[in-house]
Amino acid sequence: MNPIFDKSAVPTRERILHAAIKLFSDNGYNSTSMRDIAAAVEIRVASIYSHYSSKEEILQAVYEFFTSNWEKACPDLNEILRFAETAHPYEVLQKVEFHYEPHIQEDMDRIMMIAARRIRYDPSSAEFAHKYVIGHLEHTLKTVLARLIELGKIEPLPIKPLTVLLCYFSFGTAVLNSTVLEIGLQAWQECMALVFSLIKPTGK
Amino acid sequence: MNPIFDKSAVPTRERILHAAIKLFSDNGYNSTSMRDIAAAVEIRVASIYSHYSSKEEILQAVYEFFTSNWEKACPDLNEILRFAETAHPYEVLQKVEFHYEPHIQEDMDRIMMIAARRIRYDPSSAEFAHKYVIGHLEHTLKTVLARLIELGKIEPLPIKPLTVLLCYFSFGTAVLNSTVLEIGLQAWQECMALVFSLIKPTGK
DNA sequence: GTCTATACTTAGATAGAC
DNA sequence: GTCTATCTAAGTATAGAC
Repeated sequence: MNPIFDKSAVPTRERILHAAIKLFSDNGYNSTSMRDIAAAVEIRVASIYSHYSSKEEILQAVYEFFTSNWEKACPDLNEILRFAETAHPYEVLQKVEFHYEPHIQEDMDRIMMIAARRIRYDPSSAEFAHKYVIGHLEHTLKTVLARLIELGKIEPLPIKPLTVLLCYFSFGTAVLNSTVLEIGLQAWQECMALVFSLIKPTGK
Repeated sequence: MNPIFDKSAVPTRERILHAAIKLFSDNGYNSTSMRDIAAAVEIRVASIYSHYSSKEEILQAVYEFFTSNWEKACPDLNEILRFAETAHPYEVLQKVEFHYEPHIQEDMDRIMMIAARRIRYDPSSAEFAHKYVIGHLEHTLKTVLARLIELGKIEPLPIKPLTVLLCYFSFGTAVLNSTVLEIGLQAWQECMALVFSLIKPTGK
């Protein structure tokens, strides 16, 4: 039996966590009640408090779950910069984006959404989103593009606007997708290709 | 005295409406209570119910306020298409975006944010956002670009990805700005210029 | 650790005096 | 139209039995 669906095999604390990720991302943190979480896990509300002291603590645990997996998967910037010296610019840019092991990818995407939507309501969510969702991409992209230009591997281009454009697009798709906007993987890749077509390798 | 700040000069119904626009956009619809609105307008909660029968009805009035102003300001697509036959492509594209009279611009931006954030929680907000915020831009842009290519005034380009990119960027900035992302008018214009640099006039 | 029962708080909404 | 007072529902959280 798949351990994810075998109720007895997964500790209640984890089952609460994953139910919260799904409910918070689908319905929003404020609109998700402890009753909803309890119902999803098939326990009583009071039992949740044996594992987490408050709803807020569940949210923090969700962010910690993200952070821990993020740190495992995040590529080292210095490594990318060294790679930039020898590899083709497009290969270098591919390294800037990174993905998680398939079985946690969905949870990670959902957590980004949760944080993104709570930005205005809760400072810890804002800090989280700023650091992991936006800040990292912005900084990495800026640094890598500057280095590629410095190495003469791509033609000079306006770094700031390109970075901002990509951040808004990435974040926008993370937050808004499956709402009024629906973007499939293929359309998303076509958009990315379009933006990347602004980056012109010199052939060096 | 500025009539906006002269309590007695503005009908209570309107003061409730504008307080709601500000509070819903700053703190979210769910996190704004009737008590908050009453406090902002400096009346008692019960008095609000003399003007609106429910909190939901206030939200609908907010959307009606938007729709009414939108219909006054929205340029006619056929007019843009005729304009495309004689004008420079960049002038044509400038007409696709439109702005409101300065004193309502801020309210209109705020209402877009309110709707965007409620998309997943409330079908009427989703429908509203889809129609006025996304659908219109997407359709207009697609039609105008296709026409410009047909007229041979710009070089062929992938219309769908460009449209999607611009929609996500526009909507992303509307929804996410002043959160983890901060984009000033200048940076926004630089981004738009970057995207528009993908559109190459043929010189005809 | 999980349960039942319940305390406490805040929200939306209404009744009826003025 | 605005007020005071109050109702009802729903949410978070706790106490204490098992």
